[in-house]
Amino acid sequence: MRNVLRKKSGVSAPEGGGEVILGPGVTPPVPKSSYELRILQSIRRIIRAVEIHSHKLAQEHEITGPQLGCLLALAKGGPLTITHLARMVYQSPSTVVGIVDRLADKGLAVRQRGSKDRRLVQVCVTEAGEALIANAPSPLQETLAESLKNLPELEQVSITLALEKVVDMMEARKIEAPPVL
Amino acid sequence: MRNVLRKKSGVSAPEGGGEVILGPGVTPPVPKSSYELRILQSIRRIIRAVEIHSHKLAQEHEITGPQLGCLLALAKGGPLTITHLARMVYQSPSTVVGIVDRLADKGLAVRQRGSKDRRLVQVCVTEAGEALIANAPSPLQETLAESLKNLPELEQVSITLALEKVVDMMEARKIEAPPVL
DNA sequence: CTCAAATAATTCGTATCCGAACAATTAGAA
DNA sequence: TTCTAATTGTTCGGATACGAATTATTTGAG
Repeated sequence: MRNVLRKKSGVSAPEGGGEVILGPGVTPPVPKSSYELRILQSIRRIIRAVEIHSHKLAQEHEITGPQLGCLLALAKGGPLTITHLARMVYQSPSTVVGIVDRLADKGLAVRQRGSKDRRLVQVCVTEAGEALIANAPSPLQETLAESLKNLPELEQVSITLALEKVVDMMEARKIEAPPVL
Repeated sequence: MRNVLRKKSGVSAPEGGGEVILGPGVTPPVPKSSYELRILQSIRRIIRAVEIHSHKLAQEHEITGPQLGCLLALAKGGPLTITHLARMVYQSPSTVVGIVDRLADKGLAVRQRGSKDRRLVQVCVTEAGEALIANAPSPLQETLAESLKNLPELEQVSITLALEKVVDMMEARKIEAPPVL
């Protein structure tokens, strides 16, 4: 049930409308640097687009985006350990475990304990997995891939570099300032 | 237990190599446009950075990224319905319901049934919520915000436009080709 | 007026995601 | 050799995140 509403109902609707008129005291937004805001918003929209695409993939191809990503990494990089695979797809090992589970359930990949070091687990693609890859869609929106190709190369470069710059800034460790001298 | 390994062990590694030889019908690797690959990778890394940042937020400020995002949208846009809020933060209504649940559990926001149209639910920020916002961190990496500010404006513009271009390409509807007869 | 269609929020099922904690195994120091 | 430390994979808990189905409510056609 979740007892929607009902408690804390002490706050009654002040006035009737569905339309909300902003009150006076609302802080003037101060759009940060404006660029920051637009970048934040773009990132959120990109994340959403990726997830929606993944859901469509799941419906049409029996595989999700992250699963396809791992499968492709395995196909390209040969048998990989969980940790190594996680590093390839930029995800936490604990996340990859679940993805490999589902890949294995579907018979697209298999696990093999290392014979030398029994802690290691080698994951590799099965024939079914390679068959799926053969006529699988792009892990990214087709529309993005197409639109990108139709752009002048100069702009492709520009976009690529801009994204990588954002990555650098986001992943930058905030360790500095030890001596401060 | 999850019976790790052990079943389906019939598929033994065919040969030692990590290199995978593609079959005949398989499209030659063609590293896509290379740019596409780099963009895909950057996007994945950005998503991961956002998630890691959200976890840190949760530890240090008792609020996650998506929750903070919704709270800020509510503070800026006044009381909003679930659907409207979802549209503001670019998320599905079903997702926003859960986020508002947690926001309400923490006393940072409240729900109010519309008095006119009882289907509507107005969500608004409590005083505690506004207090949190007052000295809350950025929903995005501090390091990104700082690094961005230290960039020449020309580059800020370039990055902003590049990201928005990517969004456009990803969100582009693939509707055309209706008759095809 | 009456009932079907439309709308809003919610629930449900599934899949990501992460860090922390844990078990198994190996390597290295005493 | 023995026991501790490190490494690897896994599990666990919590939070997103989506679409599909459900419920409550309103609107509109007949």
